[in-house]
Amino acid sequence: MKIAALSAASGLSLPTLKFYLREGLLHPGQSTAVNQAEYDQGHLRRLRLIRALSELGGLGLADIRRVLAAVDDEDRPLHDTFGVAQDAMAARPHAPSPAARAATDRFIHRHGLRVRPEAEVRALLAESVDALHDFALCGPAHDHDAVAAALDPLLPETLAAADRALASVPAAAPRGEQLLVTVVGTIAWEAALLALRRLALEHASALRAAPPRAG
Amino acid sequence: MKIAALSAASGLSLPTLKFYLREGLLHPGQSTAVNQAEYDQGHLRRLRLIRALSELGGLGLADIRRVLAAVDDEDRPLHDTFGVAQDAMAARPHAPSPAARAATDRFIHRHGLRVRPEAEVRALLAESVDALHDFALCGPAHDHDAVAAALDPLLPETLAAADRALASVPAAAPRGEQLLVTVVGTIAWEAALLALRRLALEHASALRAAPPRAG
DNA sequence: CATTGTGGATAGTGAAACTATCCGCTCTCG
DNA sequence: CGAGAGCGGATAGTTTCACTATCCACAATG
Repeated sequence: MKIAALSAASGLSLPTLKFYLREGLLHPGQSTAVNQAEYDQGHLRRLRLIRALSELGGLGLADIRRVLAAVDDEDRPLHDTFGVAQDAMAARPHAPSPAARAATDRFIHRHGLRVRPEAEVRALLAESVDALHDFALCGPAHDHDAVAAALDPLLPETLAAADRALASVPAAAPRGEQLLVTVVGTIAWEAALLALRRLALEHASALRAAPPRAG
Repeated sequence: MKIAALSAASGLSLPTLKFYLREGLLHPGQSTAVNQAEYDQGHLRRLRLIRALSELGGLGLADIRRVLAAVDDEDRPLHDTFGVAQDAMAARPHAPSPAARAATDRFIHRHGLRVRPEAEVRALLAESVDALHDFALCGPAHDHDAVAAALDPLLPETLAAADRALASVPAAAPRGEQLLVTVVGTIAWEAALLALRRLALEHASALRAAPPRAG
């Protein structure tokens, strides 16, 4: 497969492919001459991964590069790599309030969750706790801990779902395959759950606005 | 409150406030002279809303403007406004495959969900169905409908949760308040649920990597 | 052997979200 | 009352991001 074929197969413009090659997001093809190279299914898979991270996950190219680097590092243990990928996926200019951050950390500790102290996801959760608190979305006159506590009833089912998700990854599959399933699975399922939730909200809102006539 | 005070209270730089005023995201203050104006708590609330939409929801200023316009249009029915806000929140360069789109539409019809035919959320869901399908994340050899069907068991609880969320909005509250709760609530809860899910994934991954010693 | 395609390099583009200056006026404080 | 800080309004500049366009010398192909 030459670059034009890769472009056609991936749906990405030829200049974009060259750009990704330059940036190191896509590894060079197998050289057949000084100015000719051959691309394969691996390149196509890589491109689908990049697009999924970009479009579905909303990641910038810099963060995508970090995810790819972690995925490519064969010596890295699986869990470790997943952590790096998670951090890259959460990378944003976070600025949760110290109070929200502390409440979040207490929430994690209280439930005995094994989450790295430096994991970005802590800031991610703290940010939303801040918003729920600031807009009094968990009822009025609550502190950050009370807001975090509102998440308590959701945790068991969320933990069970996460465990099921990881259990569905075939343990015998090669490392790259397992990572792809966990990393892309994370963002694809997230996107699906979000969309489902919004669907449900629109439906519920429609019902309230104009209830179906009984009978 | 003069603009410098508004800047201090909101944490946004003075040039940024001027920029928002220019862009019409923030309504002008009450003029007290040709070059003096007074700002109030309403401006502060508006700024918090803008920042929540931007940082938490990841919306661009153009989409934020659409949300604000819908919220500001007092004559618009509540459900209608929520639809506009939802569409703005989902606005991205979507390009789901026709197959995924069709499967999504069938999913919605099959469950009798009242979702506008033109609602952006359909494309949102279709996109994730595409990804789940492309990466065979619902098991191999399935078509788009089978992938969508994997969401079936999640729907009842999601619908119930959406109904609870809307039920928690005080019906007696003024329109602006109700909208704030639904719009900000939508994105803040989304962010919280996502973070919770990632927390659970990291925890589950850690358990698999190094199970706690029994005893 | 002419056309088309290719890898590699360099430079340019357009959108997005601010940021910096300037100006003439006004409020405030000594 | 007068100086200086602060203000609104306007114009222009900056940075980052993710591409996109050109150019080149050379290979592949009909």
